[in-house]
Amino acid sequence: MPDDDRRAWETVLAHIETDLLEGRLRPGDRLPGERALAVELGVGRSSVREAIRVLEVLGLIRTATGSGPSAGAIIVALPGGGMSALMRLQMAARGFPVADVVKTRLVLEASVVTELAGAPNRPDLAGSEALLRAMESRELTEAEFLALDAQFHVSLAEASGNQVVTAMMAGLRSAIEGYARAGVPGLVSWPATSARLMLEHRAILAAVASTDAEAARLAVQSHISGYYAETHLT
Amino acid sequence: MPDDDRRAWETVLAHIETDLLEGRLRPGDRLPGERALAVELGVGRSSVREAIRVLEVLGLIRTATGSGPSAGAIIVALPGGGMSALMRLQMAARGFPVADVVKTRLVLEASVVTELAGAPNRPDLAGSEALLRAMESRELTEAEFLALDAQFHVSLAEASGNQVVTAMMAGLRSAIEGYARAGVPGLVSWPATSARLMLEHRAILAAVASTDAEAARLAVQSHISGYYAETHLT
DNA sequence: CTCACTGGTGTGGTCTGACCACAGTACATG
DNA sequence: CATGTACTGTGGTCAGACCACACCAGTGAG
Repeated sequence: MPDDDRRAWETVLAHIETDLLEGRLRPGDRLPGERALAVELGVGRSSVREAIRVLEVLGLIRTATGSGPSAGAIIVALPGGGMSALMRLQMAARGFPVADVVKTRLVLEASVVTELAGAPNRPDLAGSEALLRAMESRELTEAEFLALDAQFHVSLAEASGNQVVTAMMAGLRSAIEGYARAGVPGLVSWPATSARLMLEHRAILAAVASTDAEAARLAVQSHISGYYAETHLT
Repeated sequence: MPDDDRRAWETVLAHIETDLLEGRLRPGDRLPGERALAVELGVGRSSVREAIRVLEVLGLIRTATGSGPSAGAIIVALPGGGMSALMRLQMAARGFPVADVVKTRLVLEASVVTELAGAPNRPDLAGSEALLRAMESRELTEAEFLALDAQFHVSLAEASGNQVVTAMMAGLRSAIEGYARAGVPGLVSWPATSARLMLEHRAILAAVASTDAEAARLAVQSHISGYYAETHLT
């Protein structure tokens, strides 16, 4: 076996990936128990656990204790799961400059709203609507407001149906929240800014609803870069 | 301590993330040893190892055995590291449809070449050039050719300087290679297709070099969607 | 007969202790 | 002064032991 040149947990990961690729494991299935997997692959249980942990953080599986059909490690493959942790930690380690995050948002979100506006079937924007109402109806702290704001942008990506873009936006979300919150002290007036943000959100939705792709694109781009410019973040 | 409601490895991860955010840890630094970290946080060494493993797969650290300054867990924060593993496994678990990957490529790469063409300083495309030469100079298998092809597209993102987009493209790379290779049997003629692909690559670079952003955008989009259409992949 | 309880069983979660291979370093030795 | 060897500390791995948990089957009382 060529397993000896890899680290033990890598052989476990590779084995599971192979099972996934060849259809022996599909979403909804349960992984063998940690002890069984360890015996099967000839490694220690701790090595199996390290691989399991990686899969869990990457959003591929969900683990639960106890017994019965819902216990154990279940393949879920939820798209945004791992991307979120990844972006969050990369930002923490200064791997990703804020300016690049903003630029990437501009590109991704412009494409999202363009597609939404041009969609043949009216996309379901109920989730996005609900978030806007939540932002408008209550007195929120800045952090709460910005959290909903970021979630609104992710919800647009979800509505577009593109799972890759959705995962990327979900990953970007915490990074977005982070810089948005860091920029609040640089604002002239938070009440004024938040009021403007809410109007801009409405404008974006309205443009999408009226299938005006170009207006939607411009609205979302000025929304994003406007706030970024206003916060004077480096 | 509120650590008790989380799993032990999560407290380790959170602790390291906090140190990262507050500047106590920066790229290039070494993490405390696994044993020391375990004692400090009041958890077992195996829990520390699970957190370390996650950080390693996410591309945040690099581990090495032995002793001396280069041993241990060192913070590297290499951008594309984790994204690659993430996309690869998500694709394996059928979390990401091929069509969505293609659409995302269209968006990201169009933005990349547009920015390259419009850059004030002539971007450094030597790496991309070298890849093209490698593709043209030798007799390559289909898999080798497509691997270089995918790498070429990543190199364009690198040249653009946007680290977030670069990481995303690096993550998409293996997914791209995968569907590109899977589509080869559906082609009418591989020699004809590969010849066309090489011409299109040259056209993209030429458009960028002549700072014709619109031409570059169209060239890259037709390049990507053309091949995808030709392979008849679902 | 029905229902509550209670043990059994198998799951992930964690800790401990032990050993290995490795690489740098300090020290003894020529 | 040069060389080599033992030491030390690192990650990598394994084995075994517990725990908490959740389901499930039996068993008891009503």
